[in-house]
Amino acid sequence: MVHRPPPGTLRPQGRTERVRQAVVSATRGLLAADGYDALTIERVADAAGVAKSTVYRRWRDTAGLMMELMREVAGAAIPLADSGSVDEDLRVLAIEIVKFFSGTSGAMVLALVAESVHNPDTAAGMREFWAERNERAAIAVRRGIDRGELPSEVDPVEVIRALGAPLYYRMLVTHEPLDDVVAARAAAAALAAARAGTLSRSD
Amino acid sequence: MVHRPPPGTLRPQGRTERVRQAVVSATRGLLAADGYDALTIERVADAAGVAKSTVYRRWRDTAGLMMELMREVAGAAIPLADSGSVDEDLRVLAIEIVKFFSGTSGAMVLALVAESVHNPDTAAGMREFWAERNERAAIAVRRGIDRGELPSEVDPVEVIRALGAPLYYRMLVTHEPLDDVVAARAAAAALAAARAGTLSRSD
Amino acid sequence: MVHRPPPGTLRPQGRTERVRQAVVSATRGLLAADGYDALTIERVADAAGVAKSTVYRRWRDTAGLMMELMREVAGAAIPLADSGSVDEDLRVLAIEIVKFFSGTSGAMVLALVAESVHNPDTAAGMREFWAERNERAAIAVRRGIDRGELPSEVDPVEVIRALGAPLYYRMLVTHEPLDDVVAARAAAAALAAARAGTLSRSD
Amino acid sequence: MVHRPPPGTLRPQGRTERVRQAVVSATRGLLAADGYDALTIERVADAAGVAKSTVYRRWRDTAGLMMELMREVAGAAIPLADSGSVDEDLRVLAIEIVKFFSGTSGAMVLALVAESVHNPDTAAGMREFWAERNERAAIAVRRGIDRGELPSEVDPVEVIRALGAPLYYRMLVTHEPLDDVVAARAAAAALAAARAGTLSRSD
DNA sequence: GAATAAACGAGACGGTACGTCGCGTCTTTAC
DNA sequence: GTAAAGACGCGACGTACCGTCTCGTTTATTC
Repeated sequence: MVHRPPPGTLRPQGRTERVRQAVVSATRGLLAADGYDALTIERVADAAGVAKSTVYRRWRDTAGLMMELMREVAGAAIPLADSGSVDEDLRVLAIEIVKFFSGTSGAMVLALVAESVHNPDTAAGMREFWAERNERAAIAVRRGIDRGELPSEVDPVEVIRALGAPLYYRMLVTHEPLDDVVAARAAAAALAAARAGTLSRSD
Repeated sequence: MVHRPPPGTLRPQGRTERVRQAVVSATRGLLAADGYDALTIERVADAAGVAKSTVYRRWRDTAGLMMELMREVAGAAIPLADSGSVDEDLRVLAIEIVKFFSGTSGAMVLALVAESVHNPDTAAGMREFWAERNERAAIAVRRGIDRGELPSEVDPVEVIRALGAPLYYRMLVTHEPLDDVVAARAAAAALAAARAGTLSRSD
Repeated sequence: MVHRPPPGTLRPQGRTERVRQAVVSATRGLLAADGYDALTIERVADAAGVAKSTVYRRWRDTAGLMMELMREVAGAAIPLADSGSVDEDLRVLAIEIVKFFSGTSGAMVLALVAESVHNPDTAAGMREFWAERNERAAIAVRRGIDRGELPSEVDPVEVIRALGAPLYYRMLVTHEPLDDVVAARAAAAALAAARAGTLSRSD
Repeated sequence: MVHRPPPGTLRPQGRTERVRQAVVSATRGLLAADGYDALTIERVADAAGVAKSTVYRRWRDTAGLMMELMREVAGAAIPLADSGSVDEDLRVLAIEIVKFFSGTSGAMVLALVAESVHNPDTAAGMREFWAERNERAAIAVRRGIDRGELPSEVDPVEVIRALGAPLYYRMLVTHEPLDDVVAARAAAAALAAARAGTLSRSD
C-alpha cells in the first residue's frame, strides 16, 4: 500500500514540495545576504541544490520567486491592536508597519515595488497583497467609527492607505530612515485628514 | 582653425556638446518608445550614432543617462500659482504634479524611483531633485502661513511632502490612475494634517 | 470479446503494436518534414501521441527509430532485372538505386550514414542492411559470370560495391544530383573494372 | 611607436590572431582526444582559455571550427609522385590518401562529411576543398595522357574521383579498414574504367 | 472472472549545451 | 595623438532535449 499523507496536511510532502522549499529558502537567504540585484536564477538554483531548469519550470523569473516568498511572508500577518482608542490602535499599527519594513521584508518589498514598475504580474500580486492587508487593518478604523471617534462617512481603507503613503514616500523617494516618530506622525496625519472629511467614501 | 562658440551661449557648441545632445536625445527616444528596460548603453550608442566607449566615458550607466535627461526636464519647473488662498494654490499645485507624472516624465520618474532602490547615486540625484522642487513649492505654504491660513509652527516642506505622498503611493504601490480628483484630495488631506498640527517643525 | 487478429497476420494487433506504428509513422513524418536534425525523441513522442517514456522504453535514441523505419523500408526490396545481359541488368540496377536514393528514403539513408559515423550500432545496422541488399543484387553478376560475360574470378559482391561507390561519393561528398546518366556510367565503370581483373575474389 | 609585423608575414600578430590560434588548437586537441561528438563550443572555449561569446562571435558552430581546422590542414597538401608511370603514380596517390584518412585528419573528414549532410555551408566548404585537391591530383593523370598511357578523351578529374569513391565507400558505408591493398585496387579500378572509356570528358 | 504482470501516460527532475545579450575593459585602426 | 570601432572576458539569460525516475492507470494474459 502506498503511503498517503494524513488528511489535514496543508502541503504535499513529495519531491516537488521539497524542491519548492529549498528554492524559497535559498531565495530568502540570497536576498538577505546580497540583496535583490544579486538574486539570479542560477545562483538560487545552485544555492538550493536544484537544477536551473527546475527553477525555470516553476517560476518565470526572480520576481516570481519573490512573489512565492511574499506568499509565505503573508502568512505572518501584522497583528492588530484593540486598545479602545482608534488613535492608539493606528499609532501601534503604523509602528508595526515600520517594523515590518525594516529587516528582510523591507528589502523584499522594495525590490517588489521596483519590479512592479516594469512587471504587470508583480504589480498585480503586490496590489492584491496590500489590498488584503489594508482590508484587515481597516477593521481598527471601523471600530473607531462605531465608537464615534471618526465620522461615519470615513472610508476605512482610505485611512489605512493615507497612513501608509508617507511611509512609502520615505522608503522609496527620499530613502530616509523610518522610525516610531515618523510612524506616529503618519498615523496622526491620516486621522486628522479623516476627521477633516477628506477621506470619505464618496469623496 | 577650430570653431569657437560665440560668448554668451550657455552650452558649448563643439563636438562634445553635439555628442551630449545626440545621446540625451537618443535616450529620450528609446525611453519613450520601448521603456526603461530596453534602455541599454549599446542601443543608446547605436541610436545616437556614437561609439559605445564614448558613452561610457561620460556616463556610468543607464541611470546616469536618466539623470542627465532629468536635469533637462528639471529646467521646466512646475509653475507656482498665487491665488491668495493656500488651499487653492495647493490644489492647483497637486494637479500640476499629476500632470507632470503623466506622459513621458512619469515613466522616467517611475524608472528612476525603481532604479534608486538599488542605486545610491540615482537615489542621491532623486533626493536632490525633489528637495529642490519641494523647497520651491513650499513657498506657497509659507505665503499661507504669512496670511494666517495655517499655524505658524507648520513645516512648509513637510506639507508639500504630505501632499505628494499619496500620489506616489498610487503611482508606485497600487498603480491606480492619477486624476484631478485624487490630486485635490491629496491637497486637502495635507492641509487638514497641517491644521491639526501634525506637520509641525519640531514635531 | 477481445478482437483477435486472423491467423497468418505477421504482427500482433494489441496496444503495443499500435504504439509502435504510431511512433514509426511519426518518425517518418517528422523526418520528411523537417529533416533528421529536428528528429528528437520528445517531438516524436508528441507527434505520435505517446508518452516520452514509452519511446525510451523501446528505442535507445533517434538512430534506433531510424533503424526501425529502415526495417520497414527494407521490405520493399529493389527489383532485380533479368534481361539476359549483365551490362543491361546492372545499368537498370544502378538506375533503381538512384531512384531509391531520391525521395524520403534518400534522406533517411543520408541521415543514417551520418549517424553511423559516430554510432556503432547504427553502423552495424547499416552494414547488415547493405550486405543483404548487395548479396541479392550480386545474383545478376553471377548470372553474367555463368553466361561467360564476365571472368569467373570476379567477386560478384565486389562488383556491386564498385557500382554503388560512385553514387555514394556524389551523394555524400560532392552533393551532386544523381541521374540515369550517372547511374549508367557507374555500372559501366564497375563492369570495366571487373573485366580488367581488378575486382577478383582473391585480389 | 606601434609594433608592426614585418612584411611578408602571412597572419597579423594581434590579440585576434592569438585567440584564433588558441581556438583552433583546442579544437584539434579535443577532436583528437574525444572525437567530434564531444566537440562542443563550451568545451572548446574552456580549453582555449577564451570566452564562449568570443568563439560564437567568429564561428557559427562546431562545423565552422572544423572548417577552420581543415583550412589549416589544407596547407599540407598530399604530395604528388612522378615516377613516369600513371599506374604507379595513382597507386602511390591512393596510398597517400588512405594515409591521410588515417589519424586525426580522417576523423575530421568523417565528421565533416556527416555534418555536410545537414549543413549546406559545410557541404560547400567540403566541395571546394576536394575540388582543389582533385584538381591538383589530376595532374598525374594528365601526364599519363600526355605519355599516351591513357586515352586522350579521359577526364582527369573524373579519374581521381573514381579513385576516391571506393575509399569513401569503405570509410562511410561499410566502415571497413583502409589499407594499401584496398588503395591499390581502387587505383587499378579507376584506371581500368578510364581505359575502357567510361570516364571520358563528354561521356 | 479475478489476479497479476507488463506496458503505458504523465510529467517532475538533474543535467548539459545551446545561442543571445549586455556589461565594462582593452586593443587596434584610422583620421 | 586622440577617438571611433569593435574584439574580448565575463556572467546570466531563457530554451531545448537529454535520459532517469516515480507513480497511478490501463491492457492483456494467466490461473
